[in-house]
Amino acid sequence: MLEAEISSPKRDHLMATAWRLFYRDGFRAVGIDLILAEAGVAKMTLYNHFASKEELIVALLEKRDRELRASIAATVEAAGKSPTKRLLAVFDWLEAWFGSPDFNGCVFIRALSEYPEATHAIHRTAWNHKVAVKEMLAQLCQAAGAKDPGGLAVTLSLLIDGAIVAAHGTRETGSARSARVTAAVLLKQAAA
Amino acid sequence: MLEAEISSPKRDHLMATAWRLFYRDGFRAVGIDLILAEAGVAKMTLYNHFASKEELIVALLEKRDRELRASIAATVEAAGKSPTKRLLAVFDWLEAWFGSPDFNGCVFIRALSEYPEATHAIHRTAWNHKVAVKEMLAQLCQAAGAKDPGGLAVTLSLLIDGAIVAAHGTRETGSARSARVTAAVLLKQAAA
DNA sequence: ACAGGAATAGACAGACCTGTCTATTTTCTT
DNA sequence: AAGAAAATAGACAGGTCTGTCTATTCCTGT
Repeated sequence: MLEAEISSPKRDHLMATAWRLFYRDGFRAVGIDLILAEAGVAKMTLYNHFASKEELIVALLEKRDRELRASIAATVEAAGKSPTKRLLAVFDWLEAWFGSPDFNGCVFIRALSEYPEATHAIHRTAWNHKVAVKEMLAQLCQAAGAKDPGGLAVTLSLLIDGAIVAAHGTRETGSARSARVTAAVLLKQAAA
Repeated sequence: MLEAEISSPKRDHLMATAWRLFYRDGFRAVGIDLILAEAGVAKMTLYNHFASKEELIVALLEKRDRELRASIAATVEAAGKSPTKRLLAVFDWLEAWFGSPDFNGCVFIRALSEYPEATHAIHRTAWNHKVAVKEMLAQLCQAAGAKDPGGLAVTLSLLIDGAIVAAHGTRETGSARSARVTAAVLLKQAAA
């Protein structure tokens, strides 16, 4: 079989269960056996779809990256045509996320934390997501007429990641609003 | 023995070794046995000083909290009398930290990540540090004449934590400078 | 010198970890 | 309906994990 990325019901179910447990408790805290028991799937099924636990984690991060960026993009689209509103919609999206009942921090920041080594595949995959989001922001900044869209996107990324950490620490959504207010100020200034 | 917090050479050495390994590889990734082997200390010595691995980690975080805040405070004092310079000195401190050879992210963010549950002692201890730093910032903001020092301190905290995450992802110091520039802008605006 | 506390080595328990293997059964495709 | 592919249960290897226990030795203060 040449599988690898081919979607299958078992594979999807396994990934959904693994995602839930990893996100709730952490990557190292959750063992393969628990995932298999919760998913009701045999061990060899997992190892036929993924070479290792590490590969499973990388696949989950890549999937989550796609979903998260699609979700942000949809929110931006729903915000209408005003470039300013579109950019600030990202922070509304953030606030809604923080308020969702099973919010438990950012899985990518947590992956960077659990696999702190720069060269580790999981670490690099997690950081790739942050770079991709920053590039989305840069496009929105450019559309909003920022003089230095790349630089502004970096700063907005700092606000966003800081807000995520704060929301994970406090379990409150306030940090998203703080970040939003600051983003609005910076955007106005950057466009002037 | 009523030990608990009493400093002793063995205890200090154990903590230093544990700190180095935990910070390098992560809390769950490093076992007690490795710490003991590297420290050249018997297992019962550890368990005479700490009730559990978890207590050891909490003690390490509390120690690191004290040291880090003292280090920031020293940098602020060395920055002179200008309230603006004192506040911005925090970001210079950040840049120097990111550039140090064994920088490996923020141990508190990493602790929040590895122990994501809100009620966990390690999670709470880690967040306590972030609150304490925010309060330091609030004092500096107040001294700098900010109208809403608490609110500004929250925003600066977001920038700082975002910058730490970015530095961990990139291994570069640029995020500290980005944060510093933004902090200066916000401070000027908040004092007006 | 000697008593008492501190540290030692090392075994031990009991559980958990990832990954492999086999032999069997189920499921899908044609 | 038959052959191929996928999934199954369960054992297995070889580690690792935290924490406990014991019996011995070291060190320090008086």
